[in-house]
Amino acid sequence: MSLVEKNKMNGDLNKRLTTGGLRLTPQRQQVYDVLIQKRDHPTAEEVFIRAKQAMPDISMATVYNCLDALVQCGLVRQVQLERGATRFCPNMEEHCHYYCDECGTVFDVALTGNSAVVPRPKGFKIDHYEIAVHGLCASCAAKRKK
Amino acid sequence: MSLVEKNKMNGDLNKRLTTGGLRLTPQRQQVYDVLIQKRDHPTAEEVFIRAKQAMPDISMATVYNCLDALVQCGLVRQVQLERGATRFCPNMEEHCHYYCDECGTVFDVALTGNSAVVPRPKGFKIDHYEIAVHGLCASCAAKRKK
DNA sequence: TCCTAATTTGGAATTATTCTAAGTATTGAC
DNA sequence: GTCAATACTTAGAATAATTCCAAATTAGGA
Repeated sequence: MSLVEKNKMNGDLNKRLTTGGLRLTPQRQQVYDVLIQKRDHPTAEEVFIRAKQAMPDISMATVYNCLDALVQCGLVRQVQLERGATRFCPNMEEHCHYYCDECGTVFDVALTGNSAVVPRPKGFKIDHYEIAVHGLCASCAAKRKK
Repeated sequence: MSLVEKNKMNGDLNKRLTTGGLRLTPQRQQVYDVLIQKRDHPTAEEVFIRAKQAMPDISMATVYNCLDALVQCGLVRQVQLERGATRFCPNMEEHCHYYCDECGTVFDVALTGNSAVVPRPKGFKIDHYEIAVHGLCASCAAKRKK
């Protein structure tokens, strides 16, 4: 990412956070950077490990706090694909998650115009929705056939 | 449920399980009954508590084993809506889950013909998908307005 | 009936997440 | 810039959810 882009991103980050009474701290920036740099839907644990490389004193509690803050202000989404650890995804476009039940890989697929319209039950105020598609990724499906 | 229906259900249960080398045991039947009797998307813990009423000696490990067996043979689906406990749902029709972020209520809405078509990325072999809609239920949304 | 494999059990172990209390940093008012 | 108020970070303890384990039991097929 260019410096210009990065500065713009930080401005956005700051604006988003402060609107909700939250603050932009070096740790939150770092956690967000980690998510942006490698969009492989890491768990909190993985974010922690990656963030420590640049910021060795960051703690697990802070990673959770940062992730929660980012989720709260709409910069990151929380993704629950299996029993166990929650994953985090900085892609805020409408998309669904494809999860390989064999190897655990996750990837995003954008939702285009006519796909995936969820019903709008009366009275329910929709905030957002998550679509998780389970199955076998191309590579694991190929292996199975052998 | 009538006795006839129940017997039919058990036959189905048995067939489904045995096809995958699994067995129909009293515990699995009990766990399945619990799910059918109150379809409020209970957690494993809640299933455990309810199952104990009819079968006091059932253990938590068995509840997990039963739930996993039922999920594996396609009679129950696992639902991940938030951080924390997994929920279980015996409704195998295509539907999505509406989750109230305020009070935690969950309800199903059937997917009708034109709604929710997920993309089919090349090579990925889809097994099933889960749609979780987050927001405020009618009652909580109304309270908020006040 | 006998054998084999699947299942159940209680408890220990592990993993994921939350809580707590004390110190530190940031913000806005003056 | 100083000060008070509030938000944030930290390490570690505590809790919650799930998995693992080894021994005893049960179910299904020959």
